[in-house]
Amino acid sequence: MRTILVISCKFCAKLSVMGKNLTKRSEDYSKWYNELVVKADLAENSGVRGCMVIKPYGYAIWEKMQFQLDKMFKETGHENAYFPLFIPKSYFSKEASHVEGFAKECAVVTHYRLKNAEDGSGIIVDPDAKLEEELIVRPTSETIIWDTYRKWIQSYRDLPLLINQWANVVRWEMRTRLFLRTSEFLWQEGHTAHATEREAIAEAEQMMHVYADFVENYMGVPVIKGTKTASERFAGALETYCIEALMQDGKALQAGTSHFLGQNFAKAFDVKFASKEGDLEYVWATSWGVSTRLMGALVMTHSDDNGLVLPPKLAPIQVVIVPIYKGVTQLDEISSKVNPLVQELRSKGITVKYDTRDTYKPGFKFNEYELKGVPVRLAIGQRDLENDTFEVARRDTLQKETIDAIDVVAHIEFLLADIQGNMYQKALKYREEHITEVNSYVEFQEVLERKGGFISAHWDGTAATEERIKGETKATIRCIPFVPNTENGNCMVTGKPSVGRVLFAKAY
RNA sequence: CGGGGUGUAGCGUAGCCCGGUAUCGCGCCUGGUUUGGGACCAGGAGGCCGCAGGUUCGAAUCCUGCCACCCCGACCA
Repeated sequence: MRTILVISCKFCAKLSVMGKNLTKRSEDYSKWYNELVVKADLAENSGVRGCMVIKPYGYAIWEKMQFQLDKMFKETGHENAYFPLFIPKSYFSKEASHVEGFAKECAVVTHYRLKNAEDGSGIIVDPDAKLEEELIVRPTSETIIWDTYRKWIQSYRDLPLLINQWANVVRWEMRTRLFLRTSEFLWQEGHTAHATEREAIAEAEQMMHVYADFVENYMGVPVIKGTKTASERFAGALETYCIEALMQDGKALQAGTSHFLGQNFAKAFDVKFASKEGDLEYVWATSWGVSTRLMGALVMTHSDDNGLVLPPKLAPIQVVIVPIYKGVTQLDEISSKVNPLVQELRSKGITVKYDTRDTYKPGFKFNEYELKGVPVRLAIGQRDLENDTFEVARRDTLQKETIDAIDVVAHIEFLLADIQGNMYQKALKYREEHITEVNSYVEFQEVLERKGGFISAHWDGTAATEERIKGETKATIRCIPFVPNTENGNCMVTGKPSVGRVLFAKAY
């Protein structure tokens, strides 16, 4: 937490130079985070109950994420489809534990028409246009998808059915925060049907690994793979696999989940298939999803005093070139050198912006692109023209150096790869330093209070103990690590035997 | 839904206790000088002070109701 206070104070002081007197907000990391999201031009509050406007720069990052994830889904045999936004209430209530998990947070459509009020007071909902059956705005699509799958699946030859959908969903959460928990959010949800339990479990596990691969290698955010405890499981799942990331303020963030749903939904929606042996059996199901919450993870993992830091693989602008000049003649001179470079970089698939705006000074641009997290920045002025050089700055370390023009393309390629790797290593180091093993409840509470991060401890496996710890400390079991940990021990709270350590943390 | 807070120009705010139609900074516009780390000078535009009602000669200010947003809880990807 200490680190964050330094970051936020300095960041806000910087903003106050621009007349944004935000210093009083420096006590609160989450507020700083919200300001950063707004300042870096990613998103802003829309004023519509917990919904956000994702701005072009932020959306460009999301598109890059989508593109890569979609590619990975297809490489693992999945296809995209689209299902309705509205789900009839009756569908929704077929799976008991599912409805219990979501009922409290649903937006419900009850009418289909508006009209002018007779007293002239404006537009009102037409009471005559009441729907016979209410429609639920999907909080997730299991129900409508399984209702559809029933019609699609008859034989073992129709299996496995491996489908993904890119969509928006609505969850009427009490409290919202940009990217992390908005009322409406964008996500993908995969829904698969399998002939056997084993195959479904393998699918759920595979998708957890796909997510981890993406988050670590593209976002540069290290994650811990594991399973959820029964109380943290998805409503209706038999097993929830998760990837957990650690933010710079010591709080954990669930970055993606993959669920083994057993035959719960198949039974609720009567999805049966004829097996090779001629028996009529229920299919086995999985679902898995990641959302725009990943954008929050990106911001909160890598940002520093100067703003956003984006991994090259997801940065909408990978290289920005800032000319330093006086007058049109000098700009032309610079452009004649920069334009071929831009072409060459683009031909290598690198996204370049050559910022020739003469309405802002170079210093302003430097700060602007740092705030936006552009990985590599080139500057070129008279001095460089004379020496045939470029000034190259990297966003992750803020280092600057002067490079001979002839080496600049190779150097940029090196930097993009190096920054990607360095960001991951830096986040990994922080994460490793913030996994603390404890052996007593007193120690647990002390570490949680003073240091934060993940705490590895023995737990007796009961929901009662889990609940007690949550009630007393606000920490929850983030995951039971996937890497086998069979060290025997005793629960730090009850002293009962434990077969392995689990990871606790305060979470978003 | 419980507790707390805030709504004043595009953004951030002063004024409110103690009523007299609004302060400052940033941003924006014009002109000039500038341009290697958020430029400077001069001039200018922009406000139903969240909404509705009440008290008053007069309301940003006092009273009532409503709405929105933020923070903390409960809930959650």
